[in-house]
Amino acid sequence: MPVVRVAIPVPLPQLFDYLAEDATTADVGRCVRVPFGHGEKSGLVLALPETTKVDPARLKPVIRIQRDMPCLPPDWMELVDFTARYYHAPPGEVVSLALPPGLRQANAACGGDPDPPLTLTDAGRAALTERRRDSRALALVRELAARGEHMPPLTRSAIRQLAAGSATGDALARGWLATCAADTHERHHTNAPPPLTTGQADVLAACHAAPAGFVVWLLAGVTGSGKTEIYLRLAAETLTAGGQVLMLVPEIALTPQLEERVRTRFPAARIVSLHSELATGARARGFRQALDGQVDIVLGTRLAVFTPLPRLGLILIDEEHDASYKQQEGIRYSARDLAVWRALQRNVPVVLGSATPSLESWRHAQNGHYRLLRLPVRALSSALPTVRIIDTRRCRLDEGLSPPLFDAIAARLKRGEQSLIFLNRRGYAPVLACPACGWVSRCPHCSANRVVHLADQRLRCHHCGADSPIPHACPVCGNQDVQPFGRGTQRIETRLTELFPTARVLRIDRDAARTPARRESLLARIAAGEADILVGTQMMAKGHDFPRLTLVGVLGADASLAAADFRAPERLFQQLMQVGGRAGRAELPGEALIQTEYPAHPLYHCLIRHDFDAFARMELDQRLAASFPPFSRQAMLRADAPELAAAVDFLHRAKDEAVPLAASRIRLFDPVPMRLTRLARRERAQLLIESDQRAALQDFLTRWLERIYTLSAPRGLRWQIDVDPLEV
DNA sequence: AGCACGCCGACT
DNA sequence: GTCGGCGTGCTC
Repeated sequence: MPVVRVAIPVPLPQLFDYLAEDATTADVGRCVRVPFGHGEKSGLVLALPETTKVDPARLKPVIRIQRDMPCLPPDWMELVDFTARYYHAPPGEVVSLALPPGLRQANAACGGDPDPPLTLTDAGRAALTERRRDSRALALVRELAARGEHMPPLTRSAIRQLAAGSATGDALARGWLATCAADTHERHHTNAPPPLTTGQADVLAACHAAPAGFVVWLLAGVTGSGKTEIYLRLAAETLTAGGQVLMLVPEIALTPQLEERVRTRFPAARIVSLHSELATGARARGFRQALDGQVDIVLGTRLAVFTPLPRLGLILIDEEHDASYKQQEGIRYSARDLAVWRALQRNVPVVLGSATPSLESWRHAQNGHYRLLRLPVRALSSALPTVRIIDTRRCRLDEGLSPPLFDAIAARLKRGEQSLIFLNRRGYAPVLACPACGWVSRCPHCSANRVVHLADQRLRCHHCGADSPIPHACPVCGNQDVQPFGRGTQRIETRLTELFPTARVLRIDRDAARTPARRESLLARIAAGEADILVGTQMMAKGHDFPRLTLVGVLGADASLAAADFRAPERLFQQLMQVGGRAGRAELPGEALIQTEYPAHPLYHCLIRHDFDAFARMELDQRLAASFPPFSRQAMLRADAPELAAAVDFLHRAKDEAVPLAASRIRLFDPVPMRLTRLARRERAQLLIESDQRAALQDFLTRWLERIYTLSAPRGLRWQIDVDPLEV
């Protein structure tokens, strides 16, 4: 009887064989329901092996093979297999990561055109001439009729974006609109693109000059240089050739704007956006439609890298340096790196875009593995912002604000321009402390302080979320004079409203923009010019154009320089370039003021000159000297348990297993507690492994993990491996 | 991960 | 006497 080899979502490295009477090779890539342990589970058939090592008496029959769904294609299975091997993750867990939850349950999501083109029906046209009460639906029909008959039909999503678009469903229900068969060539209808700058034209010419097939382009373009236009032009060419485009963006919050821009350019293309905030139904539907080849463009966050795309022709990775491409829990994959692998596998080009490429990608471009494309000039003829460094040791600060920054804000107010004060610290103050006895607002569950949130009168841990009311007296000695120390965005916001009483101050951080709707309304208010001074964190740094914003002030930049992580300067440089890039994007020249206690730090010299190359050279020299990535490869074994000793002990035993396996190419470090040792009541420790050769490291990890699985772990201990860790 | 089996302490 | 603590082992 045939045997199927199944990946089951359990944290075990092996696959499981089952008997399946009627199984054929056509069932490879299908979901199955199988008995497992004492219950049942859903899995995926990975192969039909000729032989099995399992005692035939122990083989159980499958319960059901899900045949209503098309098979996952071989290239998708290879991607899953590669992910499992490269990240040393259990194959079943990779499947459950890559496959939307609904599909794994083996209840097939229906296919069908996700975004059909719609046209006016005769009934719709008749409704216009009939005497009837005006309605939203009728207004929509009028709007469509006004477009003229000879335009290509719009897709449902494009119609929804019209003024009366919300009545699309209504008009469909009344029979005024109906789906129509779209010609394939209409799918590629592209709205008139804006003219190219010479820089953009050069970049496109370079792309065209390259032979078809796999190539990694590293598109290094300063903020505002028009990288998105390059993406859209290349996408248009791929669509015309009948290919599918996979476009990855770092954050969910950035997808709606980009999605709108893509839809406007390609009104007839079938676009699916995939991210983790999507309801499971919508995610499964998008996945299924992509699998059926009914999608032209997939736009999404890192998990979208697992979308099956039978006609894949181009992969675009925006802001390739962004840390959110690396999953930071569970299977710690890098969507950017998997995307490059996928491009190689499918022999298609991939574009990695960034103003500040990761040093890994930059190094690849330097040694010719990637091809460098540059957009050195801003598209809208505006110059890059002037960067000034303010030495905070030499001036008196008012709640963290230096006199030059104060003057600069005042000048913007006078001119009716906007300022942004950037501070990567939410809340009012990072800690509440008692000067009398030294009590500080520690989090009971983490090795961190709880942050003072004055607005809602709470002390809150930003790591685990634990919160309590702000005490009015010291809980230890009863001293009435407990004080907030340090500054967060709320405190800066408060001080700015005092210093500039006529200014409209708006704070944008995760607290102020908790829901997408609130976030959108804040952004709309800024765009409408309803704010003079913005106070914001990280989330302000990305992707928004505010034409009247001409000043960016950065507070507390040094905090990240003090961090021990060798990537800290890289992250700081990227962040400062990005936030500085917010200033002066239209006709108004921009200025960035950076307050620091280390004005002589070479990082700032590079920043003043917008000299990424010099910064990268300097950083890479240091990495080479210390043989850090990209000059070496790393992996991290992490363990967490209720007791630190248990985690450290496990890592010591793991290291003991490693020593006889480690060749001279492998460097094993000692287990150490993690920087944030205690997190949400769990104590964490880690063990770093390094090698100059990727293959040697991979080989070592394979043999080592085999032995780690045999190690007995005490109850409550969890461990995981992180290949190419971002934080060490 | 789940889940059962199994062997020792304080309770109706 | 047993309910339940979690150590250990297994899942085709």
